Amino acid sequence: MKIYPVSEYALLGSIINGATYGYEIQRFLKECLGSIWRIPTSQLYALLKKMEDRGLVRSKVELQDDRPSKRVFHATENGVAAFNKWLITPCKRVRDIRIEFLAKLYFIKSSGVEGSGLVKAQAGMLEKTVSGITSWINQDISPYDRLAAEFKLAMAEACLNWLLYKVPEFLETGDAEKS
Amino acid sequence: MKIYPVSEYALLGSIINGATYGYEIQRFLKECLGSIWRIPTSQLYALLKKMEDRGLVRSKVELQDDRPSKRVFHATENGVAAFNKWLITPCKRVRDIRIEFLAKLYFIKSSGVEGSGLVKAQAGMLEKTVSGITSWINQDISPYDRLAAEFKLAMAEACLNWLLYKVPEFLETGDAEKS
DNA sequence: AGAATCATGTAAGGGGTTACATGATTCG
DNA sequence: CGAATCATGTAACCCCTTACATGATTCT
Repeated sequence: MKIYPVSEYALLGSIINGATYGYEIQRFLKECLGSIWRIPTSQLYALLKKMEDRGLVRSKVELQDDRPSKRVFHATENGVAAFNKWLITPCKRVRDIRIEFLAKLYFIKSSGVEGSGLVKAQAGMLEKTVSGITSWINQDISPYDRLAAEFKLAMAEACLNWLLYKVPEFLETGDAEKS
Repeated sequence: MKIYPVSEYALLGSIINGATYGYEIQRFLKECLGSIWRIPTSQLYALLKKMEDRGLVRSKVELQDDRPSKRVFHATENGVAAFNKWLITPCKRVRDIRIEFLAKLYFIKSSGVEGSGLVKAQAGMLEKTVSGITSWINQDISPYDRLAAEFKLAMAEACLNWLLYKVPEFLETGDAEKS
């Protein structure tokens, strides 16, 4: 299955979670994922259009008496399938944890899906990264390559630590809403 | 002074360090910064052109008897000034450490410039980040915002730790060449 | 009456990736 | 003779950012 940019999954997730049109999706994302990711209005509408071209969502314009008319979206079967697959797939690169993995966690929590599979898979990826870098460091490399490798190692280990200690704690708490 | 993309500083640094034309610059970057950053050929030539438009470098074509002619670059005064300023300026965001800060370190080491100023400044930035996140965490925020903040905190702390323990060690060693 | 909210977009540009294109020389 | 190296690019596309554009309604 094709891989889309993270932003599209975030929009898709918002729509699946009940946001129906541009303005509402944006409000939803700001409230829920605002601390990790912001989408400008211009990009929002451009992405929604692209997602419709890709068959992830469909839309129709809905007239309103008292307010501007709005374009209402719903996810297609393809869209739902792509989203669900994305949701349980770990990120490939350490640097994708910051936004993409955190976004997955949000949607996992809010939809009540079991998250331990994703956490385990993501931990596996990070452990593989750690051991790869470790064996690289043990070779005869330049001081600069070593410094760079030590940086990557430090990041991967810190991620792993957070993943194993903070994430399960989060997944076990009652809800994901603002207190 | 205007801020340019990291890639341009890397090319500028290569030119200042003695690489004179596209192909040579690419080879230099691959050998030296290959472990943190790769530039495709197409982007290389596009960037060199853009840098010439911006007045950071100037070039002329040099004919060769036995080989294809090459376009030889040299940094302008503006270019050198921009590079030197960049070199001692810490990165603004934690995520820029991975490539941009490591690139600065390479050039600092290879040119024999004192690096402790940059390290101190970068540590200051990271400490500010850490204390900002810490005070944010201590407020009444949602579990999700807390999880995200804890992630950022873990990254910033790991960076800081690497910066204070591994980087000075690197700067003190003899050279930056492959062993 | 003016500010915020509701609701939608377009246009231009920046930086990067992928794929394509060319042609000589040197090495095995 | 074919592969690697030397040397230069173009074209198309992707995602994102910044700026601009419009117009009604509701709240203070």
